[in-house]
Amino acid sequence: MIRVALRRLAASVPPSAPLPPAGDLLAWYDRHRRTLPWRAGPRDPYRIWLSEVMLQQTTVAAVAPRWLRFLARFPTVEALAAAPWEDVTEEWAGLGYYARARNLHACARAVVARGGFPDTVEELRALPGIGAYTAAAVASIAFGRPVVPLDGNVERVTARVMAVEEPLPGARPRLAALAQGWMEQAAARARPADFTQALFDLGATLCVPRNPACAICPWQAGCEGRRTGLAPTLPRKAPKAARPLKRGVHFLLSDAEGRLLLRRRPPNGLLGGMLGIPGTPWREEGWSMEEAMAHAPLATANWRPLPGEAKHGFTHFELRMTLLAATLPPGARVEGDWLAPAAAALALPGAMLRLLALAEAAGAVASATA
DNA sequence: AACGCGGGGAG
DNA sequence: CTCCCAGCGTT
Repeated sequence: MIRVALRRLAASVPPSAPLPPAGDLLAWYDRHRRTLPWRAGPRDPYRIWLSEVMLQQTTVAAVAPRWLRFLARFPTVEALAAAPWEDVTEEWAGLGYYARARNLHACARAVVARGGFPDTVEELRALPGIGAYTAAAVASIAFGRPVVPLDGNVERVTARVMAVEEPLPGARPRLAALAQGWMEQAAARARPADFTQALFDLGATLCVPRNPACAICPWQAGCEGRRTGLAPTLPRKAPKAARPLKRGVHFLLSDAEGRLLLRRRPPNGLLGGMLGIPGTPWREEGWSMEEAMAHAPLATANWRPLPGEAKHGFTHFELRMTLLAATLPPGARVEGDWLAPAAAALALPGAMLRLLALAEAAGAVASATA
């Protein structure tokens, strides 16, 4: 019990440098705040919530026109809840992260069912598509609750102002606690919605990721990052794990008309459901020829290795593939889709196109791009 | 704690 | 090219 209390105390120990005054940022905000569509008009939780969901990992420039269009089509949460799912997908198309649209629709229906938006962080957090960030953002901006949402902007501003050198994502709880400290100041408590948006605007216009405009920042005097010269290098991020190198062997089978054998990949996982050139699985250990041949679409054919390797980078590993080519023996039948090289070039994902390019370079297939 | 999930813009 | 964007849900 005491141990837990002490740990809590340690976590809330004030930083060595004091937080700069929230009032200074608010004064700057009053002069320099961005004019954004969702800041005009009534402070309607529906409009705020919609903007926050659209803005998840999406830039203001991309969201603004889409927010206006969405609102024109679904003016209220009731209208959105009553709309068929097809209409929502149509309106969301092109915005990316389509799970957001699904959760948006479900959330609208939940909100209507309960008779309106809840006004506390905890209840907002329980709704579909609303996480810690969005719950705090809606609570503060739409309902004036004194809570600071921790987004990329607030992380960056706080890490710099307080010179937090601990890397993300580990530093997140510390940054959240520090940023919330501003909201405890009287000036911020008097204007929670404005203070939250002031942090966003500072991060988006001056305290930007590269080349921050410290010289004109309202908090420059109290900024530890500026004083120490660390500001432009913060926040730090945990180094990404080195991408392992994986290898695979693929088999390019051509028929008499020069068409290529492709096969549909399993529906889930990497390149799920896409067409592919048959081959071995991709693994870190290399493949012996005998081992690889067990994955050939046809065991008895004039398989010959093509010179060179095809390389492709995925998020989590680097891939190098070698290619064997053969022609379909007369009378043989093989399961799969036969496509002309030009058609294959349009249907294949990038990794497979590298193989196709390798085959073209070796003269093993007709040019697919000519 | 680590991933997958889209698409676009800046440097 | 890489990084970043008013992150969330799943494993």
